[in-house]
Amino acid sequence: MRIGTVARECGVSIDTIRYYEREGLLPPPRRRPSGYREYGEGAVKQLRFIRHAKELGFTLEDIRELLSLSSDREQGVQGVKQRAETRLAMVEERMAQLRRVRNGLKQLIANCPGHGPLEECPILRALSGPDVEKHA
Amino acid sequence: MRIGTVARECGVSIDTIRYYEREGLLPPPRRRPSGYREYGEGAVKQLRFIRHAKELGFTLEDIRELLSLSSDREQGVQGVKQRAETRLAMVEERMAQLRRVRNGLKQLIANCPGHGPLEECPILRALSGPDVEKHA
DNA sequence: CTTGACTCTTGATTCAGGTCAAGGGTTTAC
DNA sequence: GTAAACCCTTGACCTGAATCAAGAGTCAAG
Repeated sequence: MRIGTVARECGVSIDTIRYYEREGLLPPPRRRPSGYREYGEGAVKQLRFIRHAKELGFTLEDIRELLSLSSDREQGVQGVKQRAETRLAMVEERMAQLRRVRNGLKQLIANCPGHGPLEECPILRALSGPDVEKHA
Repeated sequence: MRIGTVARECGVSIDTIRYYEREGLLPPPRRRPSGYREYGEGAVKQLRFIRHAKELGFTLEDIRELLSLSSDREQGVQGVKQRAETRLAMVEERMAQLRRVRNGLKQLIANCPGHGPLEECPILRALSGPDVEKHA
């Protein structure tokens, strides 16, 4: 398979594939005499791995780690599970943050009449005020 | 007040203040004969406004808009409320995304024994597999 | 008067994760 | 046999929000 086929198959761009290779996320493939990259099924699998992991919020750095763990017969499974747990914790923290932000916005919106003098706009007033105290 | 004082007062760096000025988020302040920037209370307020808005997930671009609305006697209050609503919708969408990601991770983790042969690690298998179907 | 802390400007650099362009060689279909 | 579509490399550029560096001027304390 040439690079374009792999790209279409995996839903990424050709440039992205070459970028991942440079970054060590994909092993350098065999080359044809012309210099063209020649990929097998393994590359497609690995690329899909990367894509899925990215969808789950792993960074490319994380993914490099997952990939090296996935061939580590000693620590592999444990390591992978741990990474997933760490990532889960990060996702949950981010969600909690967003919940706070959402609540803040909701309050502002609820209190705003949507008309009247600017001085009384609770959104502007809240934003201009001194430090907002944090609330869970 | 000189720039360093304002920076400390508002919890941002000096560079950030100058950056905001360049970006049109803070009006250029008066200057001393030496060229030093001289700020009043208004600047502190506005800087706090920016910081709070950033905490609520507004981009600097959004904030530029909010600031111009906040002195628009005609459309101000409505405009501000609308922006807040738009931002709220974006926050909620992002939360929904994260919920999906979280559920995916949770499932993977729940199914992983944490030991045993790599081939059976459900996390690695899931990541390598074909496209994951989306689930709410 | 000097030392250290502060400030000025301009311009470069950082981070992640790519994307794009230029200038060339290769393969495939007709 | 040629045109379209593909691929190669190198290196520059993009976004957003700053941050840093260099080199020079200013201010306050002792």
